[in-house]
Amino acid sequence: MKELAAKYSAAQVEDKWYGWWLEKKFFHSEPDSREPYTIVIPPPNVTGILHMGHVLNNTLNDVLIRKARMDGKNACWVPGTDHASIATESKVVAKLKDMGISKDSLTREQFLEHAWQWKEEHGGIILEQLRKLGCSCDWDRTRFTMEPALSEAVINTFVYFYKKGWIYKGVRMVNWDPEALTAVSDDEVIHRDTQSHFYHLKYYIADSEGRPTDKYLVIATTRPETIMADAAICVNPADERHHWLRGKQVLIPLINRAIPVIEDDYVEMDFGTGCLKVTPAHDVHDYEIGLRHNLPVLDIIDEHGRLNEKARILVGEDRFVARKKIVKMLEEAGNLVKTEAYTSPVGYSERTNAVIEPRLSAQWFLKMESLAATALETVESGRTRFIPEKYMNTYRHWMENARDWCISRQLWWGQRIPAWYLPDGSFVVEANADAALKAAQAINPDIKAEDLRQDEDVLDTWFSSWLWPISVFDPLRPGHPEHKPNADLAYYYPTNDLVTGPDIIFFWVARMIMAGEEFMGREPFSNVYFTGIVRDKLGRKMSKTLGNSPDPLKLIAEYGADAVRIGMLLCSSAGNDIFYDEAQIKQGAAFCNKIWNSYRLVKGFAVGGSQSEVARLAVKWFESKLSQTIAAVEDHYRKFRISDALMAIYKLFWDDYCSTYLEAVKPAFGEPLDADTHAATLSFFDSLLRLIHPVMPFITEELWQDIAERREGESIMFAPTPKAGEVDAALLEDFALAMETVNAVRGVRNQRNIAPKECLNLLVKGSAFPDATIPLVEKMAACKVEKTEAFESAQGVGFMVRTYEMFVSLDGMVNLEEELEKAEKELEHQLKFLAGVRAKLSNERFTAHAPAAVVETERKKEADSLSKIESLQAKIKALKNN
RNA sequence: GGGCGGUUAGCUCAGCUGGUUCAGAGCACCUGCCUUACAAGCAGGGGGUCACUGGUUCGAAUCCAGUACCGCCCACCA
Repeated sequence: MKELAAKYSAAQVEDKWYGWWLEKKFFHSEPDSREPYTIVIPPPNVTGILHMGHVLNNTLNDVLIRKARMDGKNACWVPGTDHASIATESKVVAKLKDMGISKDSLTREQFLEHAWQWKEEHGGIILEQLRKLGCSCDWDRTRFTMEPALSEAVINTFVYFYKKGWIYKGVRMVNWDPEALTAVSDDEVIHRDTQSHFYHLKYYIADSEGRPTDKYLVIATTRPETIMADAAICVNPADERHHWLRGKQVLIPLINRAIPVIEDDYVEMDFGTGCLKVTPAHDVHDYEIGLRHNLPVLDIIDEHGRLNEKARILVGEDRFVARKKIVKMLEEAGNLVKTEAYTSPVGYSERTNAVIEPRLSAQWFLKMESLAATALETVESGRTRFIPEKYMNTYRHWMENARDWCISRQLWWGQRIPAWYLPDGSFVVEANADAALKAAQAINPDIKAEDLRQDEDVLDTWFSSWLWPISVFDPLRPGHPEHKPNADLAYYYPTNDLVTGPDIIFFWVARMIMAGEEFMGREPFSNVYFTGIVRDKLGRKMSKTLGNSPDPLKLIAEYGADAVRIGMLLCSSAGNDIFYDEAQIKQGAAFCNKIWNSYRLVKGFAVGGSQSEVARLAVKWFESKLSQTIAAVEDHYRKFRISDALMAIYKLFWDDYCSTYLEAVKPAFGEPLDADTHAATLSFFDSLLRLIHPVMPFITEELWQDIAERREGESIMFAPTPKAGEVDAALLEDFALAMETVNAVRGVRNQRNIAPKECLNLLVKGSAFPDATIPLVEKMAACKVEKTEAFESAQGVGFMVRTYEMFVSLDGMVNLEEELEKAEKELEHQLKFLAGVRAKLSNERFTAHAPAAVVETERKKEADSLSKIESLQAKIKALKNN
């Protein structure tokens, strides 16, 4: 780099270095004697594209991994993608639909061919995008949850749990998504309060022949379209209002099917009419009542959410259309007593937003009780730590109430359930068809391969991603506890940190802990850092429909990846939602430019001459300041306060290094800088670059390569994190006092519009003012300092810096009236302050109870205040005499 | 309905086990500067009854209780 441009342009720099890092395989990790530091990426959906949430998450991951690498650890960040069963399948279905092909018309094999093709075309785009962001993933280790080895791991796991007796198949009421045509787990259902209606319907009592009488009862329902599936009317046995109904049969309106009146505690007497229609096929609670009372189950809604022929009326109508129509029919038939507006929680599918239909079907479940108990202990014992800690409560609550996990999905894209059915309907569970055949033949020797039929369902995506921290290293291990972990797994597991959103704490985090404990006997990661959700600056969630989600790649193209990374981190204090504002990224870009330009200055220094006192002081001061900040930054990192770490570095660079240090050592125009200071200045710059590198990898590599001769293949990526040295607290104190003085003088200058070049005379009263800092004050404030015991003339501006009275002489430029007024105001304030302190000190209970140190500071306050008052009074007197 | 968390400057947030002259930071804002690294900059400045009400204490932004509002999680009274 010969000439440095006045402005930093990120685009070329970033591509250049990323390409070089890749070429040198700097991101690749193999087990060795160093301490490992491991992160597995939260695998994005294979067909996903980068959004701001990914940017935040992966920036944090990259900061952690780069930091660890510079700390001398063997850093390994395993990237990869998730096959995302429902999401991907629905995308493929949509694409086929565009092509005029319906999924129904395809065989499973044909469909999967399309799906794989789609995956080949669109898969992994997001991984390419992560490179633009600067992520230092070990790309050679890229994994996909549905690649053969990982799929095998999933199947083995299923077989393992089945043989352990923890996986069972059962007919249960599940959450059915009529759009995706699959069951979804409880966690994939979002309940939202929804406006609907409460329909009060008359059910006439039947006589002994089953004919309607003129007596009736009234039930209240939100789902009148399901009345044809009613199996009973239920009342609370304690409800005397309904005792007359005991033993009676009532007739379902419109179809006049007779059903019994039963009694069950479940019914709330004071809700609705106290009469509940029981529809076992279409409501979870009703199903349970049905089981208790042995009621028949009549399923009148098909997989698409339409009424089937068992409904007898409105056959083929969608459930919501049917609802409208049947209300009208009921009204006409005189069964509708009244309609009330009613708001109740309704379950929606997280994926398709379709209203979930409780549906009875055969599904596979994994028992959660033992797994959840173990996983709870992992976190409670602190072996896995949650940051922020508040998520422990949520976690505990869920773990203590975990219900069995519905792991089957009625989809094709995913790992197919390894259960094979015999012609008699029984089944065997084995890892593959051959083993299944053997197992089947053990039951019935006549069975041939073609007699076996594999289960049509696939497994929930999370049933594969919960193995991720294990399977990315050694896919053989899950399901085979006897398999000795391979070298990678033994070395990299458990991983160190996991960065993810709190929205998948149950889906993924909890289950990884379960799998980790089950298959490895220990936690999969030490820390889980939960980020917030990225929102726009109005606080709205980013979404496609709102169009408030910027394209990260455009931002990177415009501002540079470093700027985007900084921008995201600046607004992301741990555990809070992130309010994204492009202004933050602009701030990041400004910071890049600041670094760039400071380097132009540093690089441009000519070397020569001897070290000035100011320079010597500044060098010593910055050494301490740097050490102090490094210690603070390390502490922030330990606590995962990444934005605080960044801010500390930001201020160190901008305020301390640029505004203070460089201004202090900067020689007069045309003069050289002495060799010692020059060396120190470069060395500081080098330390600063290393400190910032994890956050801003590109610009730091660019400048680090230029600041000194580097060996072939040497990168800042492996340069050690600067270590904190000694901190000279007294020096920092003195320097701070000096800079406050400078600040005050500059203030005087500013107020009176005195040119920066014009040298002022500064009188400082008090011999204790540190002499060593005087040259600094003189240079930085462009003044001549004189220590004195008393001020003779009042021609100028007086002020206090801490306990020092100071005075800038300004002949003829001062309004004495104003000065007097100011001094009197200050005196008044000081007197009040003193009174407060004295009130405290004269309070015996205070002096008796408060620790000595606290009392001591109060005494100091009193003394300081007294001396200030004395000075002020003298000043006022002088002003008045003038 | 149950649980958890929050309320500090215009905005986003720090403020650890009560006590350094404690009310802070960044951004935004105001004033003055094209000063020979940087106007994506430099120098300076204003701004808050720490949600409200009580309590504990010599002393409360900090601890306790209640109130109001906000957010999140869990939960299908049909």
